[in-house]
Amino acid sequence: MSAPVVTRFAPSPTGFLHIGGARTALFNWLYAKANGGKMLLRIEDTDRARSTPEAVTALLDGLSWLGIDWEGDPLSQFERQDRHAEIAKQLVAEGKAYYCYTSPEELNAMREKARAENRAPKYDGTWRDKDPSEAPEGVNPVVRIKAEQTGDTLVTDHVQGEVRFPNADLDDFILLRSDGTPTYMLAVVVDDHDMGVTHIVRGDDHLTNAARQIQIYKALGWDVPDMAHVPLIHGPDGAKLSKRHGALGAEAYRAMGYLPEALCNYLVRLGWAHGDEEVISIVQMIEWFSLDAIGKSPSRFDFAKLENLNGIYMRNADDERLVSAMETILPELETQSLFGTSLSEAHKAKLLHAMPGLKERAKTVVQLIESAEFIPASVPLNFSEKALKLLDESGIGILSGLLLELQNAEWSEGELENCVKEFANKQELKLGKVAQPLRAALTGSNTSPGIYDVLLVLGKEEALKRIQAATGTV
RNA sequence: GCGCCCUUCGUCUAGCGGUCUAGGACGCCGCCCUUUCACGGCGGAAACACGGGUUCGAGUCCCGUAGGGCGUGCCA
Repeated sequence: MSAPVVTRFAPSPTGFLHIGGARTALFNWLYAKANGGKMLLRIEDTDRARSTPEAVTALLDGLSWLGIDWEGDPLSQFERQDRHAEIAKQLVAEGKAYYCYTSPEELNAMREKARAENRAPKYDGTWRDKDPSEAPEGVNPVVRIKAEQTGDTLVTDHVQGEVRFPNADLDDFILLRSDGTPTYMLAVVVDDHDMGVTHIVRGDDHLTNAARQIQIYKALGWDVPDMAHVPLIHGPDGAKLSKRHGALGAEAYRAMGYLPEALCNYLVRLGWAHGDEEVISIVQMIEWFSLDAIGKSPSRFDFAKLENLNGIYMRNADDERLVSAMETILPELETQSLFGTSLSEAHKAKLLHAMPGLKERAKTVVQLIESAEFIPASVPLNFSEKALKLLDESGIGILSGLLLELQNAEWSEGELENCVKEFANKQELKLGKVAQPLRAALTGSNTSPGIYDVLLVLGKEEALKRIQAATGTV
């Protein structure tokens, strides 16, 4: 029996939950779930200048929206700095770390010189063996680890395999800054250990750090957790993820009309696959997910595929849920919807009625809103170009005739359909010839649910009013 | 510069030495269904980066080359 799995997601609160972070969180969460373990949340806020409480809120909201939960309260790394300092001092006392009085200026000079000579820019170890009595007056030292100088450090990773780093390239990095605060390198190791983390799943931009951190683990005599460094997500052009490509917060995806489960499904398939499976439910993901199946190559973010997947989830989504999804993003829309910023009870009822037809043809919640806008629209309608074409002379002629029939028709589900079809028959017209201008007159566009649904949703009075307006004004 | 990683259709990927004349999905094109738009169905174009090995046999293993990414902070 191995120890229960503990994973953690450890973002730094310097922005929103971007897409790469979301996937990392998802992988951590899935792995924990798959193994009956738990995922912890740690906020890496040791950089006081760049951390903000707003970012913490955004991070938490993003995770919650995606359906990713964590155990207990999020841990603030900043609040544990006493513990970090204590460990650093312990290491110094044990001779595994030392005080270094080299100034940042000297360090810079050192780096520049090394670069100029084509050597790895690293600290030269001046204070490694110097006696503390030689310390200059009035200078606060940093604490550096006494790292291995020969041999290799082996990182054993579930994704990357066994990766060897020559120790000669890893210098005596800083553990504690001159102001007594811990660096990321120290804080991560101490926190992961204290939190009982068994598996570290993070971006592969941390792979080199893993080698350094292993040095700390060794110095402390602690067990190194299992690691999985997952490849990064790139933009569609293969370069870094840019703002317009997906380096956006989770809430931006919500505002773009994506469903969280669709986004999760899309993200999990970036770098990971289970045979040919494409549409994978959360339950299925948990069952199938494994770290060893994650690929090593970076992947590109593709909105087209996300949108397709989202369409699939939309079609299968519950009608009421979609109505509330519409309502939550109404205030976040780039251009104000005709619905306003919230839905009236009357609109909700009509939406619900039209939803089965509506959701069939929308790929995002935003498209859903757009195609449903015929409901709050009022006469005179704003006709799209395509709609205007349908409302040409013959279109209007047809509508005028149809208007009479509809006035006398019984406004119920089957009857409306019969009425339109009979009219088309009598006029010896193809159904489409009648339905298209009708749709244009009622919705102002050429996209919406079935035409009979539109008639019913609008109701007799409103529908007739719109047809009259169209025949009169165009 | 140095270190590490990556490289199958445009994109996400399957492939764990022979079953690969390389499979699926998105996107694209065509046809069908259809009242529009979608959905759905059918079909099509489209890839093993390059060069050497190893092997009876390589997309699959090894080495180089090229291209890309990450790291190289008293940031995380």
